[in-house]
Amino acid sequence: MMNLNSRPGRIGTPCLACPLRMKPAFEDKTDDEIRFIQAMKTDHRSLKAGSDIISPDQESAELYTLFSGWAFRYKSLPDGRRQILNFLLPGDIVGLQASLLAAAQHGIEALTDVELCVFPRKRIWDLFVRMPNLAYELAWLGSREESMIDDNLTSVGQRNASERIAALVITLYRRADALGLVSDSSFDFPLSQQQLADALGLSLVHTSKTWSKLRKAGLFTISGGRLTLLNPRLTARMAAVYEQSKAPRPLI
Amino acid sequence: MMNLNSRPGRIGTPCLACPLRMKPAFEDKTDDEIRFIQAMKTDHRSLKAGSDIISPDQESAELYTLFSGWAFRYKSLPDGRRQILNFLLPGDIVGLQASLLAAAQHGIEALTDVELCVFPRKRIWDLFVRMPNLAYELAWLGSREESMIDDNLTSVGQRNASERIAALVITLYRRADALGLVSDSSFDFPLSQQQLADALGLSLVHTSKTWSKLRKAGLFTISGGRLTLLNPRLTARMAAVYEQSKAPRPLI
DNA sequence: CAGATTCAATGATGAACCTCAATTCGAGGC
DNA sequence: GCCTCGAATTGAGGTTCATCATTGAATCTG
Repeated sequence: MMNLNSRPGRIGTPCLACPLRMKPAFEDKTDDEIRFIQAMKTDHRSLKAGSDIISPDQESAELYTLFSGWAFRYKSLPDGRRQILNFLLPGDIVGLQASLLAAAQHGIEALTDVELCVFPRKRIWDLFVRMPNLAYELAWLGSREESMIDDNLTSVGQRNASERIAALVITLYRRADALGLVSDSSFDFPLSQQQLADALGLSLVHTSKTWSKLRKAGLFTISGGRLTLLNPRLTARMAAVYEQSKAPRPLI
Repeated sequence: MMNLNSRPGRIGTPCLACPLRMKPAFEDKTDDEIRFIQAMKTDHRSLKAGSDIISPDQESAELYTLFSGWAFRYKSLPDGRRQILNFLLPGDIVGLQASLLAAAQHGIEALTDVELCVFPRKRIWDLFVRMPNLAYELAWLGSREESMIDDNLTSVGQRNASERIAALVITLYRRADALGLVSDSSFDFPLSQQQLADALGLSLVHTSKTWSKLRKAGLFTISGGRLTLLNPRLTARMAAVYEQSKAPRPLI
């Protein structure tokens, strides 16, 4: 029997009907802008969890938007130590730094199975010439990412193990919430403890111990890859994390 | 007697004759571009060491280029802990993130006496509309800054105290070198140990002890606020830091 | 030059975190 | 149902780093 599946074609859902775009987390765009984005998008790509989206030192990387799934940026030292720099959720821009600079200074890996909207590097210049508003928003998104890394650096540099975990969990919770991925205070949480450790700058063992300490203290529970945050207020206070802006952001 | 000093007027040296721009660290620009930058610059401001260039939570911050001196970006937790995110040297863009986002998520402080070229926030949009090449370079500079913070996060998350110090010293050395500020392997090094500690995510005491351990080990000497790097190769190896790109970068 | 102030250096002690090692748990595969 | 394999948990012991406290050096002030 022929497989008449509902899977969209080479470039996926038309951008005008993009389900992400409907979410309140994202700004409205003019039809003109969306048509430009649609024309710029050359592919809709699916990757398995664990695959490289951008490999370290890759030259002339392409630009993506994460359509579904989670990913992370990371940086490795020659002896194998690895720091996870930040996590990427649906709607986030992927590879902006790598596509603007001559060569990627980091890797980007799919944390879960992901779908990506592909924008070839060459057309970025076009966007700057023809769509200054989109160019501005691209720069804005870059600054937003920098701001999130600032937070992570502050966390890793200043907070102890418990605070770091609390800060990471509450931040991811809020980001998932903004995307409508939270229900009954719980959301999909696909990180392994090794990945947690690499993001927090802690050893695997110490991460595991602190993680279960916080679970036993009643901060959150986890089962079936889903995390339920039992006391968001407490978690936020423990991490000394401020409310973050809920204003809609650009989606490109 | 009237003070006929040689200090330039309200907007300082004309951008076409900017001494920074002459340095090999920076790309050549067309006269057109430089004239646009000149027109966009509304002030040339001098600040004393220790003053705030952008204060935490400041709204609608202006955009600057650091003309002379050093500065740093930092982020504080409510209880007073502070993380220095990165250092700014002459030619670096100052406040891009703060001027693109609605409110600054960090503070920027003058580490030494500084001079700044002031570009009002309002004209940034103008730049995106009329000068796509400059807009692209602005985004490029933002990505470069992000890349430097990535490095710092990796350092704080993965390296031990000695490695962190080595990485910071070698990185600052190379950046100073690119600006022609190094002679006989030595350069001005205006950081206090408290600032070092805040940048490295270490306590003041441990920073002091590790710092003198590395001096005694013959990595570098310091006197009169000037640091001499005795063994750049060894320092780079200890930090496991790669060569970084020496390609010229945009100056705006 | 005495007094105040800031920054750097260093010893003592304890807590936080790391490494090594062993064990348990859970999800396939057959 | 049993085996395998990766991920998570837990204990023991060691190291790094933080905190507290004191002193010395350098700079400023009146």
